[in-house]
Amino acid sequence: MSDKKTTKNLILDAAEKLFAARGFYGVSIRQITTEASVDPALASYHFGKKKDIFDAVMLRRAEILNRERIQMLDDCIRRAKPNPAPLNEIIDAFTHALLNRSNKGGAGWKSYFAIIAQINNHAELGGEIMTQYFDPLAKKFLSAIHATMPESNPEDLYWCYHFLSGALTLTFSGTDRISNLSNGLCPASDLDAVHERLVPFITAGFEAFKAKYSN
Amino acid sequence: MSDKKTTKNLILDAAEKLFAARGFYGVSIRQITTEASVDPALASYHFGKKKDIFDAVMLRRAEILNRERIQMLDDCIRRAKPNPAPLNEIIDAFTHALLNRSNKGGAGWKSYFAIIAQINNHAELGGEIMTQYFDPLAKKFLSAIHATMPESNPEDLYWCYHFLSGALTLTFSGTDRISNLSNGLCPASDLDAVHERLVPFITAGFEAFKAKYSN
DNA sequence: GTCTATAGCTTGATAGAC
DNA sequence: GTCTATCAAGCTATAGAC
Repeated sequence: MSDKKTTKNLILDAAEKLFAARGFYGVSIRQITTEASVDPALASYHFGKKKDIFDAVMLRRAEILNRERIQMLDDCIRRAKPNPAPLNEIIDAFTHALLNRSNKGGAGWKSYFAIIAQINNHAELGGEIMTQYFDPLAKKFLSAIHATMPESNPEDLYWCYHFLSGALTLTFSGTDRISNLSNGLCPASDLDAVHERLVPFITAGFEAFKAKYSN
Repeated sequence: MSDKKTTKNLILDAAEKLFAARGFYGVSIRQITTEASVDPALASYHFGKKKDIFDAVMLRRAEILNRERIQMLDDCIRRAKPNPAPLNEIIDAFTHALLNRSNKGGAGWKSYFAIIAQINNHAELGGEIMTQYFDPLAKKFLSAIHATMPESNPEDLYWCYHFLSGALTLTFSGTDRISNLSNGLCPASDLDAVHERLVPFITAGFEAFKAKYSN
């Protein structure tokens, strides 16, 4: 995202980094502008309120991601025609762009996903922002999943999606808990290891509900 | 936790409620003492720094929970002897006390779990606090899981545990995203619905790695 | 677009009377 | 244990010169 080092981008980059580390309320405008080596007044000039900086940080990468993810979903649906897309490919389309960017996209992307992880689990900020940016996409994926598991209870599928969302976002959080817990065997930063395991884990979880409520 | 309405407890109850809603940095000491209808100076007198209030909030329920969860784990291990405990019972022992308290324990417990969800996904607070309070227990559960899936790759099991942790804590977060997404079909507050589905979902996820790396 | 200066407020924390 | 009073520091946000 370091396209051009305009003042706006310098502020957004600094804000992204600091919000990721300490959360929305843990960062002041002055810390952001200091980190960006920019005058404090410029934050208000370019963005307005602090919340507007936060929204701008969220927005600039959301569009890129959503485009990639919808593309992957459409591709796997097209490949499978006239059958429904296989479940594991749908899950992969949902997660691939995220894990890949977090892994190889550079520090800015890593910070971005750490913020996503925080707000997804935050009572106040979570509902509003995630709904705004990611719900349309979530609905597309859920309808693809329903198409490939038509006999399943929709309620089950929503909850499974919820578990997927939680497992995925914790992976982005940037906490080293899994590293400590495994005595270094599983570094939290090893997103290739996650990628390899998340898709089969989640796919198997969904499949446990293939026809559970037919009895 | 409203054992006795001492000043200390009033402060802890208020802090718990506010931290759950807005996070550690989103709440001031004065907001806490106002909510508690108590003089601002008493927070310092009883606890010291703001972080000490937070630690006290975390600590008072952690012990109760961990005792219950270890008890359930030991019970299901004993019942299964001389065989290893079944996987689904281990997962249930891990999650039951949490979901049950969150569901039926009252507003204080609900707030407590919302805080857990936040810090579990928070880069700065997450590693330290979760490690401190919950890692010994996590290790006990992982070793029980390993005993029932001895042929599995330990790395796989750690990552599966990580996915479990994410799915579980998002459930506690108190965001209404799943309610909105499902047009009210799945209220986020319906923890019975979660309980029913989380255990089979996670169990199936783990079982996908029963012998994956034998090929 | 950028900077200085500042208004007006809230913060965490404490000293000292009761 | 509780309260009043207060400090120094930091905060958001803006007005106005350049």
